[in-house]
Amino acid sequence: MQIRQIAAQQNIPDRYLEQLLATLRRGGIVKSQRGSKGGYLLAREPWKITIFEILACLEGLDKVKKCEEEIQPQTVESSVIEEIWQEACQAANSVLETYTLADLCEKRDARQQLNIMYYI
Amino acid sequence: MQIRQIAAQQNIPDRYLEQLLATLRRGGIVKSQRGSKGGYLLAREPWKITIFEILACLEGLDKVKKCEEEIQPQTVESSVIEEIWQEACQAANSVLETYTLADLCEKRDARQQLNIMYYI
DNA sequence: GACAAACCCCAGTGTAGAACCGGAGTATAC
DNA sequence: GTATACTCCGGTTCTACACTGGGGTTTGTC
Repeated sequence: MQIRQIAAQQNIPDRYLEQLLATLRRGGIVKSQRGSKGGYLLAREPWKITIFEILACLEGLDKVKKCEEEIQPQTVESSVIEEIWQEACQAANSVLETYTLADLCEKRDARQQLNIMYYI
Repeated sequence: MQIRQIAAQQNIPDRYLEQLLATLRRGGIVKSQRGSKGGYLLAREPWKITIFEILACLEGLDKVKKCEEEIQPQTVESSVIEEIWQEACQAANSVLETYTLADLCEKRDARQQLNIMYYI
């Protein structure tokens, strides 16, 4: 797929999409083919890429690490809250880890079928 | 408790804490006593206030609703992602709903005991 | 009643991150 | 060799959050 196609289909400015895809490429999620007739393709099979992985790649991944490396000038209270917060994040991430790109496509197709049904 | 005491103990600017507490008051989580010798107190027993409730109050609560009331000019793909995102949020919120203020105090006391142990 | 100590309301400032251009360069198919 | 893609880098909004400031109102105490 080429940036322009994706941008047009998803209503995303192509210059912006370009940056996102560059990040995903550096994160080893997609591969790129330069030159004419170039474009992007997944670096792995769609059922081996989780949503969590994509999100972690795009948002930096330091979300989790940053909290731990603090020299804790914090109060006892805030560290307790931090702990629970981490637990909540972990719960959300677990959900995102259970879904792969293949799952997303499956859901999308099912929904599109449904939309067609309504038109009949 | 008075704003100044809390602000001093938790290293939060008191003018800012004031706003947060005002929000919590409007959300029915704390009550306030005006005038000299006034201050804030919990509106309910600490074991009846969940962390989720506090967070929902402070961050507007529309986090969840806003997504649903969109007239969906969105693509099919984004609605699928939205669904999974909601599921992840729900998982995190479930965790936050299991903890009450009383639980937090308990954890804090346990941790403080531990810190004292280290000093000996 | 005067005063101080607290809460109350509202309007601004600063900053960090996300979203979003723009231009110059590089690789590749034809 | 040229057109068409990706690549790198810098700058520009825009928004939410954290924070500051200047007024007010309520209440206890003298």
